[in-house]
Amino acid sequence: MQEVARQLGVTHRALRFYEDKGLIEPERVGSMRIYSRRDVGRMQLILRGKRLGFSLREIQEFLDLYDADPEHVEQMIRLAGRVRERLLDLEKQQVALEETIRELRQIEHDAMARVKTARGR
DNA sequence: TTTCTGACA
DNA sequence: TGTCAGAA
Repeated sequence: MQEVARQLGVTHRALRFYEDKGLIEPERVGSMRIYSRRDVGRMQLILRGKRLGFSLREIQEFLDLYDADPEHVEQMIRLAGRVRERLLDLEKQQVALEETIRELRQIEHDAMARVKTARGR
């Protein structure tokens, strides 16, 4: 099992966490977990979703649809919607970041100006 | 609150 | 392995 975790670049604890959340459901042999190719595939989708900033909850909805809708039509519609929301969110953050950067630059500028004044230059 | 991690049995 | 406490 540490093999699957290492291969995916996550800890076994994270795999357990995703299982608890219902994102993956590895087969059990006794108390041991068997991760199928399907589980590994789902994990890769989960990791990708995480990289793109989606919550596990959103990722779970997406995975559920993947199972429920063989044509993936509804899934793609929902996905496109989520992606749009995510983009809007990131764009807002971008604006906020730019504002923060401008403010910090101004503070730096003012601070240096005072130093020069204090030194009598 | 969400997403984990560490530790203990 | 399961579970609880806690970090970020």
